Amino acid sequence: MAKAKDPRVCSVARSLEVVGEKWALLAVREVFLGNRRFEEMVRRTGAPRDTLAARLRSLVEGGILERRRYAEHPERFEYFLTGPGFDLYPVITALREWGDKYLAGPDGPPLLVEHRCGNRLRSRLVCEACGEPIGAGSTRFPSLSASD
Amino acid sequence: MAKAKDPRVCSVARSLEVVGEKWALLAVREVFLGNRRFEEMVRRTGAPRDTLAARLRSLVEGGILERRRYAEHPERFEYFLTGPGFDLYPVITALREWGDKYLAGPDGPPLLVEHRCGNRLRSRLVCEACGEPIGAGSTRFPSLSASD
DNA sequence: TAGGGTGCATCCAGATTTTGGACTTACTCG
DNA sequence: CGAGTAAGTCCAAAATCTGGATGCACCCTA
Repeated sequence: MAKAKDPRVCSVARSLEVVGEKWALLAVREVFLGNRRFEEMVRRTGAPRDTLAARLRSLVEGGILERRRYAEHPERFEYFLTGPGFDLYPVITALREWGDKYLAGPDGPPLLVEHRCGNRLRSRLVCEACGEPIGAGSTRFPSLSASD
Repeated sequence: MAKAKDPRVCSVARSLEVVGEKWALLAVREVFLGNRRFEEMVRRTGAPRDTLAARLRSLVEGGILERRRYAEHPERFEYFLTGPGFDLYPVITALREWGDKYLAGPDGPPLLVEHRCGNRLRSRLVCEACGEPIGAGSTRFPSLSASD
């Protein structure tokens, strides 16, 4: 069965439709770091202005960012994280940690992150129910048949 | 200072250079789900063949996947996760959970994931050092100056 | 041994995106 | 007055993505 094209219905795929593009996620990163303005984002992400403008539009449309006017006349805008945008924190953190681990140069991770507790941040994914760590081996997909 | 273009040196950006593309991450997802062959990945991701072929090449080159021959003569290959590839699990999980939360249709999350403990998987990010949850508000960037 | 199916890959041409630089507009500052 | 800033937009060239067709080397079955 399942002969022809049959793309998986999947939350990963859906998420990637909204934030699965380099400049989109880097824009979100900037907002997390406190840079809310277009010019600053261009500078710190390195994105082409057109591309960044398009991404910001679609992030606003997708409900990840909110665009607020902070000046009239020359109309000027800032971007803020919405609730859903805020919840992208684990995605960004996971990507940062992966990069810290596998792509750091000899100088080590380029951006130091410190947890409230005072230690350098290293994160772990745990199950909300039982508190045990989650890894690729500790999860099952009960709805998947063998051919999936 | 920091007048002109000055893209941030950043692990998030570096990670996105390697896996920051929809089809790349969906290919990795398929391998996590146990689908290791090209044809199957085309089918389940919906990616164009050429694009998927290019992504697989770059994932192999980037050390995320390993390409192993499983048949000679008609040479046939399978893709396996390397160590670094395996460590992308938190990235995929974070994306899936975000999608489950914000993009699920009326039927709820399309793919059920169950933790070893028997509960439906909901993950939480905690600090390895102190065990407390990590959120956008609980981390600091000691190396960042005000203008960053 | 012909016919049909599978699996990986490549070629192509057209459509879409991305890119960087120049430009616009309306201020503010010195 | 001239320079600078901010948030874009405009543009044309370059790069990339896309889907369909094609090739190839098997395997299986009748």
